[in-house]
Amino acid sequence: VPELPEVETVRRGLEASVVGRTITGVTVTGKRSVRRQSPALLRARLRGRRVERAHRKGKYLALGLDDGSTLVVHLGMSGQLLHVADRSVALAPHTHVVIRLDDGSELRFVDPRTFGEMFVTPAAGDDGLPPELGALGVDPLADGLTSRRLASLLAGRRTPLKSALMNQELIAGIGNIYADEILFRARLRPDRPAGSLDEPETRRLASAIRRTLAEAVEARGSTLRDARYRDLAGEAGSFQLRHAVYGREGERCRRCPGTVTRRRIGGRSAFFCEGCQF
DNA sequence: CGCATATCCTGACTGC
DNA sequence: TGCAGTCAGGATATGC
Repeated sequence: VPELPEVETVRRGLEASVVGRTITGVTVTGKRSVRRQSPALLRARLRGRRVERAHRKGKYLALGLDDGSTLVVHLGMSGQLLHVADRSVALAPHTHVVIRLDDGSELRFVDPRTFGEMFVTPAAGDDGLPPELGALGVDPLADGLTSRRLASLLAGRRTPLKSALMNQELIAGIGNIYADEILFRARLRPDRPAGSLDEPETRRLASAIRRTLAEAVEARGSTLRDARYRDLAGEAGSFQLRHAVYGREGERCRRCPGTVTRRRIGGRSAFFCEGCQF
């Protein structure tokens, strides 16, 4: 479940070990990971290109290449991007794309559930982001998110607050886990109508979004028991140790005498405390 | 248009 | 123990 903190951790890894390298070859196996364009076109656009920049917007990675084109990667539900220094190391199961680099290392895309994807697009804007990512909303870390901006994004919406937080066209990067953790820290119920927050509540929410995501980036993301999230080097994150509500149904609230409950909101399970979230 | 729901997929878990 | 069935969720397509 890679969300903004996990993707940002991978981005930093790419900046450290892939930026500056030239792609010498690409192997695509499996049909789903490269689906917007033919694998042949992806290979042709990548071969010989030098990786110059590693950008991120929301949950998307955008690698700027030396001809102005961009390799876009989305990890979906279960995607991993692994940088392997020694290409004799065996491929993990569900490795769908292998990108060989000029120092003998490999960038490997592993994705059991195949919700992730990658594609190369010829253009990119001044911010390094291609038009395909133009519909994404504000990135709370890269762009900043003021409470005024947040108020205008939520105004008039009757959808559950949690659904609005997860709407990538409003705010880019928040998924199920961080939505619950943010709402707990803001002391707001996930089923509040998004447009119903008053000014202090909106300020609390904006601050909780920025704080929670920044802390999670610092902890290098969340690696759940069953989850497959690993950073570029294959290391787990540690923010799961600080989860206050996600996955804690029936356990004691960490802030009040209440118990964490679970309910379906917007088709997704939501964890929150009825004792201290209003 | 805004919002809800079904769909894709595999591994982990549940219950008999 | 084993096996069938359920659940999980990000983005997108479709329905109301």
